[in-house]
Amino acid sequence: MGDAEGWAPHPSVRVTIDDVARVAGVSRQTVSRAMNGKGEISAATRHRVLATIEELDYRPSAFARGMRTQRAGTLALILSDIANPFFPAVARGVFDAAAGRGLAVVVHNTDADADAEREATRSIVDSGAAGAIGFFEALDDESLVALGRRLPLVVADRRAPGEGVASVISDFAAGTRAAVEHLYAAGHTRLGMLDGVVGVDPVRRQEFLAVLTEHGHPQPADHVVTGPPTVTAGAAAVRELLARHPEVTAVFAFNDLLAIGAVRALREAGRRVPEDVAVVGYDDITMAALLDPPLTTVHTDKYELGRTLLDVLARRLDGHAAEHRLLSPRLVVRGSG
Amino acid sequence: MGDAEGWAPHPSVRVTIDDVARVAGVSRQTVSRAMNGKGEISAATRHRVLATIEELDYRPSAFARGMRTQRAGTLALILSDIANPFFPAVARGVFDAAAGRGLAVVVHNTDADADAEREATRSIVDSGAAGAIGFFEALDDESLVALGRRLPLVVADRRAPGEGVASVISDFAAGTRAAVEHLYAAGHTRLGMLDGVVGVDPVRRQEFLAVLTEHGHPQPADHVVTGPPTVTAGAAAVRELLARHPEVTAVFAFNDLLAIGAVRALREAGRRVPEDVAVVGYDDITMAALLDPPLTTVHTDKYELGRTLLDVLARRLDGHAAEHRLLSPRLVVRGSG
DNA sequence: AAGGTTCCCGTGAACGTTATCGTAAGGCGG
DNA sequence: CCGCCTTACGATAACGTTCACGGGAACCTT
Repeated sequence: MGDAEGWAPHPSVRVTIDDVARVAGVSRQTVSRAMNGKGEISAATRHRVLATIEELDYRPSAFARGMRTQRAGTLALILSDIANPFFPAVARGVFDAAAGRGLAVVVHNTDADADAEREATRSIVDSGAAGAIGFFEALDDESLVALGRRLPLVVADRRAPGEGVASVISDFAAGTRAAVEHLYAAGHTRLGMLDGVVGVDPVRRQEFLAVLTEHGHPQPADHVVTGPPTVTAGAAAVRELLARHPEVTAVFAFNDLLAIGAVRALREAGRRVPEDVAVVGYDDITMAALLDPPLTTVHTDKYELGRTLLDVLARRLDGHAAEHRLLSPRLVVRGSG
Repeated sequence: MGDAEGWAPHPSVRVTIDDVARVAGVSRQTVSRAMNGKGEISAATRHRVLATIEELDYRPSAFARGMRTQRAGTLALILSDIANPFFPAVARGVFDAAAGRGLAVVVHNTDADADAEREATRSIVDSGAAGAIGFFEALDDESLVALGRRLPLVVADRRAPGEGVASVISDFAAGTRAAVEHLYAAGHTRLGMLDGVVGVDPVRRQEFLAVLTEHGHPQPADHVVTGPPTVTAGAAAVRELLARHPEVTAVFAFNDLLAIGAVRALREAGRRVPEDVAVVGYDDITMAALLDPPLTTVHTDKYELGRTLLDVLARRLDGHAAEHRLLSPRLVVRGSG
């Protein structure tokens, strides 16, 4: 029948550091030393203490420890939308690497909203997280530097906002260049782009326009249509693009979701892909290879990104300076363009 | 140049409950009362204290609070693989509902491994989480009941393991029945199934066999091929199935990933889908509708599942008895079968 | 052999909050 | 006007860990 009187934890007795000390015949400070490897302690007593810890199944209180150290064994992962297929793969990499170091990961979903991102940072600081990994898409650099002063911080796919903040970035310029050059090599001269919402990462758009200019095809800004990074937005964006410039024969998209929406909308509009209009996406999410036609896209190793993010954070936790790493994407040519 | 001497937090002074008490001209106990709404306090002083809290931007220490209450403002979400497209949508629902209640969510990725699930439960108990939501696929009922005695627990897509543990389950029997009956209605009589790894949830397989029996087609167990829930495993499984039973004209899969792999392998084997072999999946992950042919599948509202899980957990936290909810899926007929 | 080092280890205090108990002030019936 | 109950608040004591000291024993050093 359950307990209608509310949930009451069982009265289980907690085994504390003092219990271990008593059984091992030492002081609690010595137990602390044995656990944390700090301070001087003889190998003999350390082993003895560790044995009693095992024996009593002693588990230090995260609260009490955090109270002294002001730091928990947990870290934060900030991202805009876990339902966006790009992020789960990254998160998986972070989780796996974190588990290897005994760290728990709390995930904050922000929808790329500035207030949500700010609230997440507050929550993280309050929680005393050991560190944070963030895909910040709306917050200003100043706030990030401030956060970086409170705890080790690594920003992902965003240039380092200032001193002390590490970063791991996929080389969007190189990836974009590879994609657009590929379209030119295939004979296309009228290109359009479906960009993500104008935010802190204008690299793809900038590089797209730069390559166009190099090929002697400077195009007005309205060859770039903007929308949120979703399939439906991609469909709408490509319709908008075709309405403005029916002569376009190739489309480069900010990410695969936009590209997928574009392919669908193009077909509904009676254009064949890739015969009439070529489409190239970005990210190479899992479904890209499974579609018909399979999507030509810029592959980024998302799992590796996740692992790298945690690696950089871990090194920072270990006292190293803030690093900045660049990951290289590669174009994967499939059927769509 | 960064701080090579290791990461040192800024010396920022923390504003404590005593600071608030002093400024407001009350004792810290009164401040505590004003915050938590417990104990007797006059409306006037409560407002005064709350105002000072706001003014000083006081944020109670989660560690100190947890030390007293043995409970943190965080909850755990245990799942097997965040990279499996089924889970991100659920997670999103959990996150959104949790954010509405000011709870942080720490995610544990287990790969459906018993040891990993056990380790996750240990971590959760140690962290003093307020509650937990879990897709447990390997852990025994006894362990779950034990966990449920330490904190409010809701199991997902698994029958309640015992007293005190809440559950939210998608009605797999109904969904499976709808799918298989649909295949019969389309004229198929030789059916095979691609099952997930044999684990704690045999419902889909059982119901599949039950429907077959009702139609007078009891089939030997080797019409069911088992594999992990991935695309590649689906391809391998359907090849195995065809090797055993070339006469099969319809395949029901444990989930969409298996179904997608099956479709690809069938085509590579020269069979048309759905003309030669019909394929029906389960879950209706996002990509199901985008494939060619679009996948016929059993739709479950994953986001709603996430929200419901958190709702049930929250009610448990508020002192209600453990609930058990059943969510109804619905068949979505598309091109694959 | 006396004094200085080094190596271990223990003692007391502090981190910031909530639970328990105590108590003063006010209201009310007698 | 006195005892009693209620209401509102304060004082004290934990919760379990680590940090800053300090001290004793063993080992050198001269």
